[in-house]
Amino acid sequence: MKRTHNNGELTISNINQKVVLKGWVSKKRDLGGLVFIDLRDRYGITQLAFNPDSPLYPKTLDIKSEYVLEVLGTVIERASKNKNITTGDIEVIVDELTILNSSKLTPLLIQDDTDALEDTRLKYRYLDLRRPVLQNNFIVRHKIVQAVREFLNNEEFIDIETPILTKSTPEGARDYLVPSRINKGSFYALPQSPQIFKQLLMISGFEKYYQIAKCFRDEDLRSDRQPEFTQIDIETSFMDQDDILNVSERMIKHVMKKVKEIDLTEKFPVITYAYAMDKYGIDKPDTRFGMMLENITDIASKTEFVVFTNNIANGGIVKAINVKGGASLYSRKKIDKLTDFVKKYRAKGLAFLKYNDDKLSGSIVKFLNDDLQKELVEATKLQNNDLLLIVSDQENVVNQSLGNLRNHIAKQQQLYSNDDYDFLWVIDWPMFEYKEEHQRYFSLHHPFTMVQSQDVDKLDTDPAQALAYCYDLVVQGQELGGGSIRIHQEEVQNKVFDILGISKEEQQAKFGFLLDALKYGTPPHGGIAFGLDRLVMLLVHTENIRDVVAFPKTNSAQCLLTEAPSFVASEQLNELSLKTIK
RNA sequence: GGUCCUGUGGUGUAGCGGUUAACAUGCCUGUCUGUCACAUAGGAGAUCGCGGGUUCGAUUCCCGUCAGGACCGCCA
Repeated sequence: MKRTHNNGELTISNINQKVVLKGWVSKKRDLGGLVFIDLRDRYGITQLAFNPDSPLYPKTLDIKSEYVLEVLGTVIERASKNKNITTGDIEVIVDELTILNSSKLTPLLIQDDTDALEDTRLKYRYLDLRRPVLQNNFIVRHKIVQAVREFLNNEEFIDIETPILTKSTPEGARDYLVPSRINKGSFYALPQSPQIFKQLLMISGFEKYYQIAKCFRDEDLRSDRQPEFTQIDIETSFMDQDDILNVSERMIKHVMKKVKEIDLTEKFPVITYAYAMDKYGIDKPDTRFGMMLENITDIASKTEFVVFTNNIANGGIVKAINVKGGASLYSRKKIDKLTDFVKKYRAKGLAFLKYNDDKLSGSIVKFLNDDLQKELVEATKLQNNDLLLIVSDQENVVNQSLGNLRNHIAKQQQLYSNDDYDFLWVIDWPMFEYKEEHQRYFSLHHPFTMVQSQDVDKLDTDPAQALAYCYDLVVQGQELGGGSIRIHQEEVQNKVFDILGISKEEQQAKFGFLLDALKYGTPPHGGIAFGLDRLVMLLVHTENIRDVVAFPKTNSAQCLLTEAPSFVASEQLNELSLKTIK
């Protein structure tokens, strides 16, 4: 029999129709002769009813949870309706019943609010994925991808696949390597992103490229990070930074409209990297709430507090955040917890001041004379019952610890809503950062990023001060995407490699093909990539990437379902000329 | 590489230096004609992750190990 309807669509308008339904037994309720079965498929649940005089009643005794059924029946109006589901006004009186398959007892309950732990869920992921909440996540994921494709296709972008077996690149994340059987001792690398290939496609003249691209990075996992993930990868020729921001912004708005029916009419705000670091301490600020960082180095330098003055003398800074109403909310014990929190980011301590009855109190107040107290209260806009949290250290430590503390406190106090989509652009990133421990420059974005035209000379004089045509899209404190205008001149690319300390030989070995390609009429080009997984997380309101990846890996990069990675037979290793040690 | 949390019937939790190892749910059996977390009566089901130590005695305390999770480093 062919299915006539799904389990989420029958309503009062279908009454008296003969229907064929298929699906899984979500629940059976046997009232003693009168039997109800909730039949579930990906669309919803329809209640099947068996009257006590039905000849099928004995057959229902065999039916258990997760059995697969096919039924032919008649839609009738329910005697007692269920307002909680769309099909709650009707039920199906069954005339014919086929058990298509039975099911063992499932190790986890197929319910939205299953309480099974992560390892059980991952081992039986195919059952976990039967849960309607998870199914919805993947339906949303699908809708997002369709909306993206629809938009980009309309804008004349072309979808082109790039290799998965490709070349290992220096810099960046650790590569996943794949041994070559035919070329013994050689390895492919799985792409960390299609970066170089999409630039080559611009040189080829495709002008507008996109790809929903799998990317691989062999680094440790986090709740928002998997070793393989998906990017919406875009590259264009002849477009400048403003053009790319514009088309990206329209794409995101299209997705929000199509998937969530949200009209984002305002232009996304644009802030500079320098402003983000100064006011939020972080390059991906959450702008749904205030509590911005205030630089109070000047005031701190005038205090008697040696921790401040010593740090400042050593080139450090002092910043503070004002936690509104925090004086009564944060006891000494809770502030100690916050101190532990900032210590993770290498801050040595967290000073605090409370403001009550127009007076400051707290351990460091004795180091501040009346004038300084007044100055501080004004600078940080303290009002009664506010709590001021202060970190003094080297600039990067202050920013990192206070920036994360700001997010931490906002989460604790629920200062934001997940339905508030505060998209913004962060632009004007530096080309490089100097890492003391390695005694050299590193690309902040990647080595193919174009220097801003007014800063070209700084590549020779002061690379650290050179800004890049580089941009990130940020929402709710998450980096959703990022990109740059690329270098299209060989001389500039050479110069950047030089600054990064990549030798001529290495340049030739690793990127010779790109440097060669740049010689053949490379158009000005640039692009952007969005994290698809993060976009889905944003729209289904989850903080865990495993909720939006069908078959995710555990913290230790294993798949509990397939038990990958696994050992292989020695013949397989021999074929690859590989030997494992220990 | 490091820090922290967790590991107890199928599932999720509670608990404690000596217990008949508790609760919920699921499962099984009976009763039940309007349920939708059906109700109700009964029942089965656990060498308390693994190894070692302390102790008269360890599921409980300690060490190690394995597994899961969160985080720091890392992630151009």
